[in-house]
Amino acid sequence: MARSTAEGKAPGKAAKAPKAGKTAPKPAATTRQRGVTMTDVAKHAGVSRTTVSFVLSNRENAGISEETRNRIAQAVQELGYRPNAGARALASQRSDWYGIVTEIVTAPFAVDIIKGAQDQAWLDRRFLLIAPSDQADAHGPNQGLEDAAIEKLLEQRVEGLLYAATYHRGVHVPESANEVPTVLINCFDADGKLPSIVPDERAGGRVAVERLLQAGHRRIGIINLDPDIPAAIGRLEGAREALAAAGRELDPELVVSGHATADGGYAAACTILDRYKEGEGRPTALFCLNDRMAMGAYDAIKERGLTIPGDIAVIGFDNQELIAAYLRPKLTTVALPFEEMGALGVRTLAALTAGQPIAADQQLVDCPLLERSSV
Amino acid sequence: MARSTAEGKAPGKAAKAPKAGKTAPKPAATTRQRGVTMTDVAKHAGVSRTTVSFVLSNRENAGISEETRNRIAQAVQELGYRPNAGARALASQRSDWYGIVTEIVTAPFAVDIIKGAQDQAWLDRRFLLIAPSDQADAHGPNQGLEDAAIEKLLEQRVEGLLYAATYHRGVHVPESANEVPTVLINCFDADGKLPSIVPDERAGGRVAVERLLQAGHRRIGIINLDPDIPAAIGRLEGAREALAAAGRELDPELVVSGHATADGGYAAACTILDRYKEGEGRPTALFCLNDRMAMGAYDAIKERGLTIPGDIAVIGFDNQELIAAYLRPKLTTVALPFEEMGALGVRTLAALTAGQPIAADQQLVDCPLLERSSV
DNA sequence: CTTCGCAGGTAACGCGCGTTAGCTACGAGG
DNA sequence: CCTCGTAGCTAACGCGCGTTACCTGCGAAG
Repeated sequence: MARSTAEGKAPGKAAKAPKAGKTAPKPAATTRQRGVTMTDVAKHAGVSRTTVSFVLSNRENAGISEETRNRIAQAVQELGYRPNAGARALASQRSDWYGIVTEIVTAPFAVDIIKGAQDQAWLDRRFLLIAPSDQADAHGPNQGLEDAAIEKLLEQRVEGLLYAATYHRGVHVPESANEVPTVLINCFDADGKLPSIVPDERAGGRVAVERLLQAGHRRIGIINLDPDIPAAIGRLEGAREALAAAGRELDPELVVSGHATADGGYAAACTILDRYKEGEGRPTALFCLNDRMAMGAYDAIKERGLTIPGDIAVIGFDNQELIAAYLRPKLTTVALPFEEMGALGVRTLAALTAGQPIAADQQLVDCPLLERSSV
Repeated sequence: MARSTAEGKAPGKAAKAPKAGKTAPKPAATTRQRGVTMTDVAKHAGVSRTTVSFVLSNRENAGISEETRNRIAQAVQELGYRPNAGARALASQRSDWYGIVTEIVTAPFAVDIIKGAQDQAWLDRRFLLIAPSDQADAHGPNQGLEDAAIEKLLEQRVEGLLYAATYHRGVHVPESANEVPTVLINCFDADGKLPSIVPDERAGGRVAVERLLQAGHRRIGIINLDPDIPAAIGRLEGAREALAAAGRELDPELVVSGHATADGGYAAACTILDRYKEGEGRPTALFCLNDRMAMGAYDAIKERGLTIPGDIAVIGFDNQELIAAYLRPKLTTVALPFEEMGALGVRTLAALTAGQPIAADQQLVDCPLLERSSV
């Protein structure tokens, strides 16, 4: 290194002419000006920038006269000042931003999670940055998308991370998510200790079957999903509980698994309906573990000249509005509480970032029964 | 509040001894350290911060030796350095962020617009900030939400704004949107000159009816939406054109408007089907102007013991996957190009912010026919 | 020998803001 | 007289980074 320190130039603080008179009116105030800074506001109001900062951030302890506050407010108005979120974040070392990384952007099934989170964040005066992840198993063309998404969010210095899945399952969250508080929504940490928020499938299954029992049905067919996924396990267990509470058992013969589609539901319903004759063991109600399968079941029932709910009652799960509310008759179903989970996710994150304890490592959210016309 | 969150430990800058020699291996490099700055990287690599900046932003003209580049890359790696997006935006006066304000968050019908925009933004290495707006006519409880949303986005210093609607219509965009380039998606500016991107409803209607004609149908019933909305006007006009091209006219008797729901479609289909006897003027095909109505029409047709497409062919519009792909038989329909519109919106915005001219003030996006099994 | 160009850097300023020391009256207490 | 608040401000630093001006060899041209 040559030359002992710079020293040479550095006229330094020279600039910034003293600007004594606060009376200078500076009439050149064009409205709706871009790049209006806090300093402009200060000048316009005839105070220092610090004072403006104090007023804008509602600092209570350091008293500013009411009159000064008003002058500043007016200057803000007249100049159309708008704070620079980036600069604020930089200076204050906090961002008021959360990030949510989710495959829901690419597979918009559980889109209400985003809505719920978004709304809650908005209420908390925080901003939700949404980053897309790739589909489920991450072997698609967008291999690294998920890591990149998290990376991007961290570059924005989000204070917390939400990770949401389209359907209830175990997931592996990339390591980098550990750098900030992270909450899982509609999924759970397959190998770690991240707090998660999932639907209470079991209670949902219970309430569905209870409803059917209450309507007088004694033989209840169950159209099951892939038996290994959390949704199927929980819902079936709930069904079993409801039956047990009524002193009955779940008849394995009445449980048919199928592909989680309308076609799968159609096939499964056909199987069950054709296995018995009316009155001779044929179920009078069908609990379909998701609405798409219920949609198929509708067809199978109608095809056989049976009516809903007259001959066969049907109850679904998921409350996919587009299906449940438009099927004829409208489908009674158990709702997946997407919005509520999203909102709770944000609230949990808020607690975490504030260093407060959270209720539990895994929070269950209730799945309410939505009565329509199929029972 | 104390900051003792999960990662509460975070020994912070503690380490980071001056480290003059570039040979120092610095074994204390804890991975996953927060608050690593560019200066840290520079020290670690034994260069100045400026050099690091040059390397990281790929400055070509100012030559940095390959070896230096590598040392820096390695330092970045070892320290887990992550640029601070906010600081970068502040210094460079550009943000690489777009904002999208949309009611889609609250009414997720056209959610693919977001997906398309998100994907395109990602490709362009830009970040899409999503802000919720209130429902359509803005007389809900969230009155000021929309303005607040735009305000928030501008505080983030987004370089451009996207404004997306759930269904094709005219909208009034708040004034503040004029401060940055703005593009409308799936809607158009009712009173101004903002560029917009909308589906080509007319071509969509044309292709649907052409398909039916090509399949040999001569009497085509049309189940119309509210006749005053852009979608209805365009699609109907397209149908008329297709008929005209085949030397036919649109028979007003065969056009029935109804509520845009499954029930509405059911009622309208009943009206049409019951008005004529088979072979005596009863249409052999139904063009439903949206998929929900097609869903209802299916019921009406099946109820009458008719088959699809054997007795009556059905074609829908919108391609609501949840309906179209799960109806039995699967519904042939015209797709609303949501993703494509979202992507084009981002591309248009990129052009605008770059000062380039855009193709046209109103860009039409094609609505492709999706062949399934109902024709 | 001086001069110039060029490769390979570095010091320092400022982006807009939060925040911490002050600094100036001005009145009360000793 | 001096000290000590307290109300009501202001100067100045630094957040992490992009960027401009400048500096230092060093070999080639003049």
